[in-house]
Amino acid sequence: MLAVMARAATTSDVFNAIAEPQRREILVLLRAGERPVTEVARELGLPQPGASKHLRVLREVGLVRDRRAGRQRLYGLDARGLRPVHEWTGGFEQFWNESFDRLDAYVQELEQSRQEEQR
Amino acid sequence: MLAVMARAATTSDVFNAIAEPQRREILVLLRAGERPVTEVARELGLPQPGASKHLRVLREVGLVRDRRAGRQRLYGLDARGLRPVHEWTGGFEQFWNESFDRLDAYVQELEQSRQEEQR
DNA sequence: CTAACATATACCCATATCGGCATGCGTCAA
DNA sequence: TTGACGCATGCCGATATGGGTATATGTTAG
Repeated sequence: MLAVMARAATTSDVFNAIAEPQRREILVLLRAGERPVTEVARELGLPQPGASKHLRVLREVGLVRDRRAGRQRLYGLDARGLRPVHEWTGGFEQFWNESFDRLDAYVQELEQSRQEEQR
Repeated sequence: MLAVMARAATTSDVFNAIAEPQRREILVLLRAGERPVTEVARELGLPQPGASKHLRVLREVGLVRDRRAGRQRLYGLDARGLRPVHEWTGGFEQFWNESFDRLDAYVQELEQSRQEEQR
């Protein structure tokens, strides 16, 4: 396979998995507890196949776990995979405070150069 | 425009912007300070147009800021946009601890049902 | 055994996305 | 003013993606 990968597979990366708004909604929903696909679909106003597909992606990256219960399949949260994301973003914490200052300075620079232009 | 949006535009969402590994690398790199495009490209082993494109996406979601300096264009980090991501994932913090327990229980369940099958 | 139910898949479409290459454009130096 | 430099864009190709609809698969109830 000399496949020229056009982009990273969504299915192999948590960052990609949570890039989808509906998948994030699903994760939030599942914080309240396990749910069968139909419930997820109903509560989020999704068509059932859509819900299944998103759940599959989430399952493949390990953010969700499924358990058979009769003829239902209960999906439950496994949030451990979110930890790396939290930590990665956390690595910028000192910067988003600092950024305010820098931005202020930046805005002032702009302001200043704008005034200079007007002279 | 009856455009049937196939997926959320990468350019309008921080979650999507950081879904790209190389863009994450760029952000990390920029923690060390402002850099011109060429530098970013060189340090990450990217072709210049590629670097420019990624930087553009990052700029459009506000994670990066650019400043002209002579014939160079310096890109600098503006990490504030990462805060929501950090907070969103933080909303699962209690779960990724709890998850260990649940997973243990789950694994045991599996173990048990497997044994029952073998009888 | 069979019908009803719960889910997952297979397809198809439209579009988004990334990478590579060539080229346009603005800025500075000589 | 002109050439070199730094960067952005345009275009193309291959592929991934999300949504919709129909259908296959598996499970339980009767």
